[in-house]
Amino acid sequence: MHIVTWNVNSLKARLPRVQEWISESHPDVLLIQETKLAQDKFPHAEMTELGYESAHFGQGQWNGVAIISRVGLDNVVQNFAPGIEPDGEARIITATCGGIQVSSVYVPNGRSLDHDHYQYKLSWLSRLRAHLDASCKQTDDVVVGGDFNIAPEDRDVYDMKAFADATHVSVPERDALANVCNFGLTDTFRQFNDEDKVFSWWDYRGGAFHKGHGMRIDLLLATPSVAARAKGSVIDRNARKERDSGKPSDHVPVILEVG
DNA sequence: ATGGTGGCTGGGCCA
Repeated sequence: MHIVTWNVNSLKARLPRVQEWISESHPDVLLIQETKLAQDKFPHAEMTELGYESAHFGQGQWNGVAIISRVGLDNVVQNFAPGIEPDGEARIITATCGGIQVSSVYVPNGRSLDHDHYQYKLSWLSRLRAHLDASCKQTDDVVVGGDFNIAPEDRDVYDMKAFADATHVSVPERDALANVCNFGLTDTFRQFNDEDKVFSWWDYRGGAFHKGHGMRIDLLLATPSVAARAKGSVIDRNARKERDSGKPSDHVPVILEVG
């Protein structure tokens, strides 16, 4: 089973490329972030045509997360689990697909260390941990995938000097991510890949992709039972290249194969 | 190089 996370940066603008990628790669479960679609604007019919069920948590033209699956899609929960302070934005959706509880998450960017949005980011990650505590056990089959807007280690950014006093690498947010992982989740990409400077996002500006100026901020975290079944994890950097089917997202799909 | 590009829009804001 292939579980994939992909921040598509507007499913409206990206639909032809997403359809093409699905047709070529046939993921079993695709966790989508930044649909930028209102709740009722998700292209369910187009996903059905490709052989997928779909669930969307949308919010006007910003944020928006979705799950599409060809191995079942049940127990859909929008926002954090009941009992957790609900988020005001559409940034997390959870479902059961192929026996695994999967969440598609779009962690707030943070903007800058002194911005209110940074405190929102830390609070959001604290509630993500509470969501896990409330909705599953460490011994369950669970995958949390998405755009975390955090590079877990220094080797996950192109140049630490470029990130002095910046978000995505700061100690408090890395600690907040570690607190989520302390539920019992591991960064599955690192089970299989030890090399430095492998990225899942590159800025649109300044030719960042061609300069290799990126970050690895899109993660697939899994509980031990899923991690034990994992066969590999790859990042499809080809999806960042120009194609006839439209402009690329600034993020690329991250893929986890589970046996 | 305090710029640059892309997506929301319909003038800037956000990433």
